[in-house]
Amino acid sequence: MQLSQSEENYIKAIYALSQEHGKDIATNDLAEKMSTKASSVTDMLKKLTDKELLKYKKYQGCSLTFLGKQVALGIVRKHRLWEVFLVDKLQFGWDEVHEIAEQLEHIQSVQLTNRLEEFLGFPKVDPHGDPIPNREGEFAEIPQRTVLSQVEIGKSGIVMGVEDGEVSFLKYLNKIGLTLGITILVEDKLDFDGSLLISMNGKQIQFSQVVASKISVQLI
Amino acid sequence: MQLSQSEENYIKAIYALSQEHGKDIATNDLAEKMSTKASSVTDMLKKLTDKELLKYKKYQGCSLTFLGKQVALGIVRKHRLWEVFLVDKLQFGWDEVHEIAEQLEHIQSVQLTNRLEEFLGFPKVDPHGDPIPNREGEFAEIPQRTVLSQVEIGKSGIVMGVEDGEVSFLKYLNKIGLTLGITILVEDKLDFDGSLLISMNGKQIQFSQVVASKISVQLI
DNA sequence: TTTAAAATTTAGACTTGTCTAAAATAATTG
DNA sequence: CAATTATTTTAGACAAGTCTAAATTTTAAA
Repeated sequence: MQLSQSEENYIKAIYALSQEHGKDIATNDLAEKMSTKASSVTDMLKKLTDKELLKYKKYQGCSLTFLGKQVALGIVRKHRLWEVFLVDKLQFGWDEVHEIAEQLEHIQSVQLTNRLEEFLGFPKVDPHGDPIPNREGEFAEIPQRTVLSQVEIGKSGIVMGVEDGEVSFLKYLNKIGLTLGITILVEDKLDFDGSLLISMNGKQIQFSQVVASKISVQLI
Repeated sequence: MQLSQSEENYIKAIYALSQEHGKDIATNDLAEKMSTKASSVTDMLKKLTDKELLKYKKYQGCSLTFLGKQVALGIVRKHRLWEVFLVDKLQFGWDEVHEIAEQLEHIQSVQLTNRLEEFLGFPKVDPHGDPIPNREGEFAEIPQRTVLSQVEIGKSGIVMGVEDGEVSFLKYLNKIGLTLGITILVEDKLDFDGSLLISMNGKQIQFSQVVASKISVQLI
């Protein structure tokens, strides 16, 4: 099925929101995610419903069909493979690749995607630690992860993922030297604002609730 | 300047036609190249004129401005670099890359293009022998080439380029074993249909005028 | 449970890029 | 050089994707 870039972006956004919220996605939430107006979303939902990519009941929100999910996974797959290419082969920083990958994810050629995957050595995660679906849209088994903000005081974890998409956040992580694979110890939590006192690489740093919720670790 | 893919394709087509015909490009010629109607072309010419990418006088055809030429060279540069990537790194055949490169050439990121060029080792020509403009839009000095159909009987040449874009033609070249770099001897020409009797790799082959005009060689 | 507020959809309009049909201009030919 | 033909442009329409403003439906509150 031939989809426009706009249609693909809607599918991707619905997929992303489904991962977060589960259940049906509200028109307004989608409008915000897409930086557009609710009325535009409604129009597009009708079109994608006609193409059997999603289920949609007036006023009730929408959710992807199996087909829609496969399409979404195909786009996510391309996005993440290109990010690996940009970082591993072209020496981009992880804070620089999201925008370029947003364009590359719309290139249409299954063969290209598969050969790229092979060229990159079948990576399992992208530079932010997000898993890469295989050709069938399946994710590899990945060890259990915990959001840093949920880690108990006194426990440690290895950083396995950080949220992609916001350049300023990733630049901040660069600045403080946080990379995938380093170990973080949660020394203290401040209940009233949810911020964390952590130590990593020997230094102590304070993370706000917002930052701590964008980092995921594997407990050790 | 932010251009749509459609606008970029027009610029590229005008550039290509200018290389062939020189002088002003006729609306109809452009329409044929773009597989569209003359009226659509007229509309677009007005828009691109407003953007100062081309000069256009009603009924007189159009030609690129300096700015338009720079834009065209930027697109050509990306197209050819991606073709090199696909062939050298992802093992595609030269007959398979044109269509994919048509998509990749619209990816917008100067940094990406420049890093790709570096990753590929600053190639001077694409897999079909077409020269790749540098960051400033300049072509490297390239030895004089002759179209095979113009080579005199008894003379030989090294294949330096073949026309890109038609899959069936490139597949044919694959089949007969013609690659860049091989030597061709023109043994005879048939005046009445312009076809050539040549020998390469020890075998004799007959080339029609059409084929012979799509292969360029460096005389030896 | 009736009403007010919030969310969503519809209606109509605009932009981009395209089309067809008709009008205007240029080129060719007798 | 006048008439026919070919080329090009204009006028009006359409599809995709978006918008604003108005209408509708749902949700929350009194």
